Amino acid sequence: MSTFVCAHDNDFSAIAAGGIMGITIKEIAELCGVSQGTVDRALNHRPGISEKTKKKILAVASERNYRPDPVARSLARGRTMTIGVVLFDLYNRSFSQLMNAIEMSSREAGYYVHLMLTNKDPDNEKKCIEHLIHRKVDGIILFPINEGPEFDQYLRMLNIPIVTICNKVSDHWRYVGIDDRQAMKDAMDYVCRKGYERFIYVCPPLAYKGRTNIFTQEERFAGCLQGLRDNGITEQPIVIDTPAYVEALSGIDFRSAPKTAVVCSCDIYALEVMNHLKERGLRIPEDVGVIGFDNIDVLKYVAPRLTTVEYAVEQFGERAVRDIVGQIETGGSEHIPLLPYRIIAGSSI
Amino acid sequence: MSTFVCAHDNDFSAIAAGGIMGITIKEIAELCGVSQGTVDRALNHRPGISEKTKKKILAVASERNYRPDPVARSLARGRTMTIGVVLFDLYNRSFSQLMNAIEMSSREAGYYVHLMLTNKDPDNEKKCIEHLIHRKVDGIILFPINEGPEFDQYLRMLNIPIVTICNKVSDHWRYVGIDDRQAMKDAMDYVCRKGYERFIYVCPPLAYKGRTNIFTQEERFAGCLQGLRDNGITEQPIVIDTPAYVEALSGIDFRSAPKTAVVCSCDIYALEVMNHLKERGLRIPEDVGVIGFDNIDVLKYVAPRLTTVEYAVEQFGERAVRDIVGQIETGGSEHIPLLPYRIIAGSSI
DNA sequence: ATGAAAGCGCTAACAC
DNA sequence: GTGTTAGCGCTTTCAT
Repeated sequence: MSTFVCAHDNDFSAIAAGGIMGITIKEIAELCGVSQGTVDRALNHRPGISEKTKKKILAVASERNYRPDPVARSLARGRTMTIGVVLFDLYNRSFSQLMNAIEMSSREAGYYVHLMLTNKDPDNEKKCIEHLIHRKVDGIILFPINEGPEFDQYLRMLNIPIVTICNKVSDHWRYVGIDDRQAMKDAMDYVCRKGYERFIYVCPPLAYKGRTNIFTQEERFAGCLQGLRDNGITEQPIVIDTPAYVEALSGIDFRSAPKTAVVCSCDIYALEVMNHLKERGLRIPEDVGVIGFDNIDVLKYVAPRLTTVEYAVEQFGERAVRDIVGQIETGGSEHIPLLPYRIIAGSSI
Repeated sequence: MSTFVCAHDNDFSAIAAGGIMGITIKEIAELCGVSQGTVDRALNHRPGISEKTKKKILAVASERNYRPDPVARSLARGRTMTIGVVLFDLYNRSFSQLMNAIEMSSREAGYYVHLMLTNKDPDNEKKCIEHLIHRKVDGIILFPINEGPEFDQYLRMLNIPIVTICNKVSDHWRYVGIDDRQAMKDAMDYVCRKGYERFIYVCPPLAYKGRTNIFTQEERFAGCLQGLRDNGITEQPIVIDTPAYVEALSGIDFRSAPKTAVVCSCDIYALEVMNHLKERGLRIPEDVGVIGFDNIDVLKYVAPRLTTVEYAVEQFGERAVRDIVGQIETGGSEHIPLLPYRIIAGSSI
């Protein structure tokens, strides 16, 4: 896998110098009076060639700015030096940062990135994956929205390196993420120390389970329940998991009720919730507390500062790329530890 | 360009049905007892084939779920059905939406997307472009950060369809965007109607001109000046175009000064400015007005509601894709009208 | 150590 | 109409 002009190579003067079309192996062979095979041996540092001819070939190649044709190489090798990335969209603030990190890390590793968006459609996710495989990407970084043993089986059948990110399919696949359950539990510990008595949990529809992969959401929810239990709260939280969560919230009284904490499974929800509460003239955190999750970067412009859980989503991208490249190149894959997180104490709860 | 199983085709049951490796033209030829050439004629609806054999071949192909190998096809055709996208990063809120739209539109048009991020490094931009060309993308959607006749010449030399977006290189290239100058002028008209007397303009370093493409920023600035002139303001605005604009702003007095409007060339700046002003205990808009540009989606969580200029960045993506596909497939390219925008009246000014 | 040749899967020019 | 053949540019096997 080492070419004299390898994919990591950053010399692109080829175009500036000799026009767009580069020189081919065949031409080098002619120039050097050797066969294509020999040129290949030199270029790819394969054994069975004398130092002398190798040097000569390398010199000519370098001088004429030879760069292997990726398409031809892909056809011959059956590999493309590309990584497929399947996300559901780029709207979520974290995803764009994630994608940014993936692109950067991939390029550093000599890979290109094919991005495909599923739009949260489970069938579309499969199509995207198959598209990528058909295009012969060498590996796939997948934020799965399908779930279950059936999907797990489906992925195995594909027989291609995969790393899952932000959502787990099964332990069979490497997973990049944080310990969402523990993180949410820690967050609840934090909230409970503040003396809240009533809890509302806002999250995406948990009933999607079975149809859509909501692993991370389940983990967070479980962490919430666990946290409450650990803190001696016996009453179950009010769970609002409808897309119309704002409307649902509007039916709830906060003034003449026990001090309430609205626990949101992600910051976007928390922001919407805060907007709603503010509209109602409720003071945060005096009348009602709010906590989010993700620490998206726009929080710094919002008052009051939202208390939330932070983790480095860029690291997700880096780890995912590192792992997928490992799988591709060495066939192996080390266990990926769950990444760190921490509570960001704002003033919203 | 029309294959019986074309790129627009959404049937991917190939994998589910017959395993990952599909059937090849050669195999179809054998199955049908014809030559590869004939199969090709059938598959690609080329003339010179009888209806009967064509039907038969198509039947077999469909039955065996034939799908042309993109890599092989790319090598033979010299085209890849991919579009390269060069942006500087995905951090700016608008860019991720832009990228989202580009991905969606491309797929609809049967193209894949290769994303490359330049990180605002002009040299890197060239490398990215050359990388993409070397990978034989069929066209490039470019948010240029280089500028000037030299770069223009460079792009011409590449001899590949290009559409510029958000930043203009020269009239030689199709450009997708709004009339930033007029938009900012309109915004100034709006501001001036509110009776402001002193103006501060906050934007990225205008001195980058010459090194970096700041076309859009220049347009906005020009629009600002024009707007002030048109409204009878003779005094020049205070221009703050240092990356340390917040610090620069901190040295300016607002209470005992004529009523001031801080005009920001983009929303992110405006948000930072508002944060700063709030920290100083200044009331917006009573003590000082602020206006932004872009209408990024997070504004709705920020109080007071920022007055800004809105445009549909998704449309940018769609238009860019439509144009680049046009250039690729028909060689032609229609003039792209500047896209619409409008002032969003918030309560920050 | 080097060359020759086949092959990756599809396309396209030319012959019958 | 259909078959044949020669690529596209690189890799790889098998002789020499």
